[in-house]
Amino acid sequence: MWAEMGEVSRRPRADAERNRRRLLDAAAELFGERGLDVGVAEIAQRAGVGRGTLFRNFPTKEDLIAAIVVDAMSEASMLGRELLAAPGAGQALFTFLEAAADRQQRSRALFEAVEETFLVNPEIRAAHADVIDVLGRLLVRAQEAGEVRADVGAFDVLMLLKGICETAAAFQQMDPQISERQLDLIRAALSPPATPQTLRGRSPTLEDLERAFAPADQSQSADSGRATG
Amino acid sequence: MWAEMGEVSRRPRADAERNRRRLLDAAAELFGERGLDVGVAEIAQRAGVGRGTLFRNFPTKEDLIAAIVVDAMSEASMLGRELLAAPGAGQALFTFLEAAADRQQRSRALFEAVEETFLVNPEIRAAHADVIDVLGRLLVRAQEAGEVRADVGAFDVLMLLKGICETAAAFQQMDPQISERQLDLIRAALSPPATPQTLRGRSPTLEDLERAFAPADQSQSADSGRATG
DNA sequence: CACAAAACGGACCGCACGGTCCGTTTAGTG
DNA sequence: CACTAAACGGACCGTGCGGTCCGTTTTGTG
Repeated sequence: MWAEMGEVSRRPRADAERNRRRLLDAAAELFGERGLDVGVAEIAQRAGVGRGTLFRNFPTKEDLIAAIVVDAMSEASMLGRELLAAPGAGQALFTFLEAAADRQQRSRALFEAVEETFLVNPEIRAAHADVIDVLGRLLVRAQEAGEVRADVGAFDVLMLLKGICETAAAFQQMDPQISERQLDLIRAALSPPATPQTLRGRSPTLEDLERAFAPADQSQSADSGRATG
Repeated sequence: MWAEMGEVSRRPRADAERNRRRLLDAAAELFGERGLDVGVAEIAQRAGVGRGTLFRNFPTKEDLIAAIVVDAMSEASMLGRELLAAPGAGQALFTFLEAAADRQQRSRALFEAVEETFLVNPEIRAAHADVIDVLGRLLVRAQEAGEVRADVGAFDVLMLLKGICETAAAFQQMDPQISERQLDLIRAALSPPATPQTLRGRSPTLEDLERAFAPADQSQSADSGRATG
């Protein structure tokens, strides 16, 4: 795996690999605890390395963020795909959401990162689109089973979830049940309404998001047709 | 009103008053658009004054924030109190929430401010407690009318609302209906459940919040007994 | 064991931001 | 209209952050 074509890039030294791991762990921890604007100094310190080492592994703070965020999002996508095969369409969806809320410290950082670097970083964009895609499938499946109201989209769910992740972060330390409670509220919101009742407007799509974040032009989008339910 | 005891503090000059207004307006606008970390330079520029003028009116950036936040919160409390007298307990509650969501640009800044300066600034704390109080009353009234499920508290609602305000901010520019849609979802979440169904845990109270934000000690709390319904 | 390549880490740089200071302008009064 | 107290605003300062550089230490190989 270390063989690039032409030049041979040797396997990194043992200490290098170890330090890289430590940095990723420390950063994930701190970003989860206090958001994306913890300083690189503190990250390096918690990892037990110097600042220089941090910047050799990740040329930019944003690169470090991206590494963590993409990793966490991939994890989420994989869990989602597993749940797609599990029985109980509605339960699968809520298990997915519960997992996200559990990792709420991490999740908050994800939301932050998406907001800040979404358009800039193609890796994050792709990973994000993947999560949306899987969430959309889980949602559709639950809707077809009649366990979730038919008029919500993936972004609706994501927004509710974001509310949990951001708010619960402040309370989590004192009441670990808080996100479960909020999750129950989401469940209630998504349940098919007893009395007919509709939502105004429509659920945003990935394209909507890109358009909203685009400053002026930005005609081509790498992967089109990945809309939300 | 300009007469302080002892020394006579004269009414401020006309231009001073005008500039103060302009600063407040500009800051409210910018904080709403891009959050609390817009620079003072930009605020002064949009207000059409120099940075020095800003700092004479508000010795600290936090003072400026507090002035805006307290103002907006008082407005909300007043609206809430009016609605408490209006017919239609459930509708009154949702009208209140809709108003908050409408001012979503402003509201987002409020949530941010509470998170950052809650413990530090007594004025913000008081105004915040007032909002919680009014929201709690609106909620109880709606619950007694059977229009809202009995097991939610003011903070539950606030958290859902926060989700709207923060997320919608990104989309608002492209789809102004987005917060209405989310509001409908909140409505669904708060509706009395068709099939019996309970929420895990309990709704946090103001005291919980203070405890959560307190670093270590912090025994006395200025106004006790202002719990949430 | 020796030695070169690679990784280490802290000193250093530039920038941006909150906050201060003071020479200049302006509002208001007799 | 003159004169003073107040308000004005931009030049200036200190701090903290992301990012760079380079002398020192470590790894692992012949």
